[in-house]
Amino acid sequence: MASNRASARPPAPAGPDRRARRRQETIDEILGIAVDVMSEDGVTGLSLSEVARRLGIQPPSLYKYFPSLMAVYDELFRRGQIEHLATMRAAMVGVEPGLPALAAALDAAGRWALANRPVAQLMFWRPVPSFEPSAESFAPSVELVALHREALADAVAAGQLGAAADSDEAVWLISTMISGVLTQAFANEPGTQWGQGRFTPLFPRLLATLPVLYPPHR
Amino acid sequence: MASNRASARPPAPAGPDRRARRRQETIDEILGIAVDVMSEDGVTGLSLSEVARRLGIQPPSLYKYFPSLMAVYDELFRRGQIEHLATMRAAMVGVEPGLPALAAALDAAGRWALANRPVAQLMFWRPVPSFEPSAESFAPSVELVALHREALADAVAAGQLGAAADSDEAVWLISTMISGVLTQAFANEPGTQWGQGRFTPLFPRLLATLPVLYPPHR
DNA sequence: GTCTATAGCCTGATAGAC
DNA sequence: GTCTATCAGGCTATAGAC
Repeated sequence: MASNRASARPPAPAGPDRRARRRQETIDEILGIAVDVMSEDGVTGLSLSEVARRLGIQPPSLYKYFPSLMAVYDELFRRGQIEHLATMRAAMVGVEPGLPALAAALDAAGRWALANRPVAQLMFWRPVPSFEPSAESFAPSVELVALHREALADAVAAGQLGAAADSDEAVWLISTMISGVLTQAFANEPGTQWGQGRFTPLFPRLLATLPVLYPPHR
Repeated sequence: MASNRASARPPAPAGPDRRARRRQETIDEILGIAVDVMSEDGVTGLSLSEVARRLGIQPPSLYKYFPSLMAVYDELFRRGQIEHLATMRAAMVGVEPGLPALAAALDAAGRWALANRPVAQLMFWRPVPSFEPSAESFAPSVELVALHREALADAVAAGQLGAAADSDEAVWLISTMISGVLTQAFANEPGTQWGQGRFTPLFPRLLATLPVLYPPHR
């Protein structure tokens, strides 16, 4: 290992790294507070002034981190998409491909949505008409569809579902099921956990109708 | 028929009636504009100032008709509930009781929701955290549940569904199905008609799984 | 029932000093 | 990267004249 002078201590200035890390922490803090505000005042109730107030800084300072309110929404949307997708993927690891993996992924998605209500609403309910996610932030949703399609194809290959289930239509159907459950839970039972309340326990039963909607050959 | 002087012309002042009718027209006009504003700016984007602007009056004048913004929300909610319920009832008239009547009612409910998007969102999605409907405005929703229960009981009696379908749980399941379809349509395909787009055609197929979820004895 | 005037908030965003 | 000061609005709601 070649080493120059003072190889024992970290690379010379070390300032930029620290500064960048501190900046990232502040950004994370802003987004965390933004989620809190949305939880209390609704997704459309987010205001930069309120975030600044809770962070103990003046509103103009926020503009060093985000160029606008919509940029905050967009970053929340972007991170939400990534996290949501990663959560589903992680839930499928080691689970039998096909319907079991699909069920595990959707179960995880439901838990994630309940645990991240305002972000999920921002992502899938679109309550802010003036907010349009950027192409980059929207990108993971394409992968989400692909994930569903793969699981459905596996289920067809395994003889769990009929060939018609390997389709975009089946993806729409599944997303309709989960959004129905979540909509009802959000509107009528805010604060419930997945598996609790009147609505979330209905999801597995809805999902169990898939082999009826797409009957395998035998 | 006893008649006093001048019995040929309508009852003496006749002013109060006209005035009351004119007042009702103004109220209806205000509510109509409120719906327009919500359609464009979201349910939470409703503002009395904007309504006044479109009506061509000054904002303070609105307070002669509604004591507050929340009172406008509440009246929209109240009328929405009544109209929604009446629409479903009307759709059931002359239809075979049981599943066919239920399907007709839900079909009408879906059409109504798409044609009255912002009001439906106000009623069933609860996007305004600071708005709580008054007990009176909320009342029709009790009748709505009763309507569902009756249709389900008829379906059980007719042997179309198993006994377990005569339950609140089945009502929750049905409402979950329709809210899923509407949520997806509102978020992803604003402006589509019932029966069009990717999501609303899925509803009949979801509903058709009811006999699988609640299988009749034979 | 309409208006003007106004109180008393709130907001997003920018300029420019330090 | 923080601040103060400020712009340029927005809003709900009330008081009080006509």
